Amino acid sequence: MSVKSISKTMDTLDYFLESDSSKGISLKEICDHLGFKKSAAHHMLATICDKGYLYQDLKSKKYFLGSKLKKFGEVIDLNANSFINFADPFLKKINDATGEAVHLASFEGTKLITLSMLESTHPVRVDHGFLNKDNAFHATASGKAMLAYMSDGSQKKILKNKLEKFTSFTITNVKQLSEELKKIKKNGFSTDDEEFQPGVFCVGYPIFDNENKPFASISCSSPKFKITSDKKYLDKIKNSVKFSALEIGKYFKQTRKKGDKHAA
Amino acid sequence: MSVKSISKTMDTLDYFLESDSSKGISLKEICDHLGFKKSAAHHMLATICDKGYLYQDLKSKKYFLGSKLKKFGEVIDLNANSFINFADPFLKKINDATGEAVHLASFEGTKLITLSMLESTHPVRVDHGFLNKDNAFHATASGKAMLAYMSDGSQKKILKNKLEKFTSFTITNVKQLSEELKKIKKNGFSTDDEEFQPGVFCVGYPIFDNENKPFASISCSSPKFKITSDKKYLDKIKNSVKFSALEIGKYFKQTRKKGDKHAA
DNA sequence: TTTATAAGTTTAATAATATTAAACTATTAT
DNA sequence: ATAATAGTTTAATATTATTAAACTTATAAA
Repeated sequence: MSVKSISKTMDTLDYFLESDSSKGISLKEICDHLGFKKSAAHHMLATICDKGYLYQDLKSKKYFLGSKLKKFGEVIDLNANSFINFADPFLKKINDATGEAVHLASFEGTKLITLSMLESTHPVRVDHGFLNKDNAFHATASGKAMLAYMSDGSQKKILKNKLEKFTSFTITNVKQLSEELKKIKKNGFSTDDEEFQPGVFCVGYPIFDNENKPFASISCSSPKFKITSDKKYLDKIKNSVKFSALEIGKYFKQTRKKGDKHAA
Repeated sequence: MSVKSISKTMDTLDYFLESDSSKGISLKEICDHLGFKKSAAHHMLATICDKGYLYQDLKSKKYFLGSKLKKFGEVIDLNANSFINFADPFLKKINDATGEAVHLASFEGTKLITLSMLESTHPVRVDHGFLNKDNAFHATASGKAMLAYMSDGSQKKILKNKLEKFTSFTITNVKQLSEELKKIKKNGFSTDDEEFQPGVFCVGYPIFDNENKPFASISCSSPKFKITSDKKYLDKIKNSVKFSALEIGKYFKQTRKKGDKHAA
């Protein structure tokens, strides 16, 4: 079950992120974009403002993001940023060696998230920034690399949502996906053979925490034709990604005591 | 009117800021602290997680701040941080000259907010970090400095809330406050003579934007006894704060075109 | 291993709330 | 000065969130 007014509130806040809210957003614009009745939206916005998450300019009546929201970023950085910073040079290494786009992924609950990325330096690019991969655990190299090593319980929770078909190659069958995950555990790495975006081939390696649970993963994305036309290119990518994944895994041995719980 | 489920949602998110949420917070803890029924709280949390503002660890079931919240900080910094950075050295100047706590304040709607602050370097400190001044427009030097120069409409909106009595010196009468605000406009600066915290005397100067509206203010807080025992000390503070306020005001002439709307 | 305890999840009935339209106010444009 | 547009408030009611209870899962104790 889901609480509608909360859902609408967060859609509203999301809209402040998506659009340029630096000059404020009017009630009307919010209603038009999100399909709200102005009266209900007004009640909602009054409550949000009361809590300081938004505020309304006294003169223009437009709504702005409240500075309170800044604090969340500060707290999250405090909790999780050190991992991203640690990983950064190792991602750069892959990017330097291959010139291809590199992604550092993790998960929050059942959601696949991108922690950081480096864009391809090649003229033929295959990636378009931070794609929303909320439901793409089954269709990405990053997602499958983590999924393969998770407990059955966690796997089940993630896979109980419909497996969306992104391309004609996306695996949408749970049985078939289980076979794929077994193969990944055997090989130690995952691939995404045009399963998320047409023409894009990715290689993924898991990163394990101090309890040997998959905590994150790295993937390297390349145009498919490069992989097929040059047999050695795939090996080059695999070696580079594997090296960095192992190095980043050492982060947990350095900073975390066994048994510590960690935020993604 | 106010939407209860939204209100509860934001109280919950606030709780993640106030407490150490780095190791997650359980449903029970949330219910205990905020007085929620576990069933209702569970529905609420499921919705919040669905939207990515929180997430629930698959194994421990504990809740964590979702990385999506980081984006708000990034967007807000983009919109407003340049002003704070510009002001910073001028606040430092006051802090160096007086050794007292210095606050840069602004407002969001009818809420007084602290943009940044420097702590006293003296052994006798008068300030305790970022106090919540939501309803303290009438009781602080920062608040009154801005209030005095606002339009009647804006003043009225801010003063329609009950004027909370923080100390025996707090002005809680609107008529009396109007007189005080007139005096401030005459003098060019505001004071807070133990009106917010006992024993604390503050001096405030407004900062005007490119439309000559009060956009922010600086205040310098000193122990009251220093002001009474040394007549020249107040002048020293006033001169220092005034100088910086005028300098910071130049920010708008440098960066904003006339008519531009700005976020606080 | 079994039992007990505690925490989390789901359900479905109902009590409570958010929603709605309409009236109203304020602001902006003509 | 008038019209039009946007924002706000209200109060009735239809919808929704809440509740308690049943259920599940996980953890601790016996």
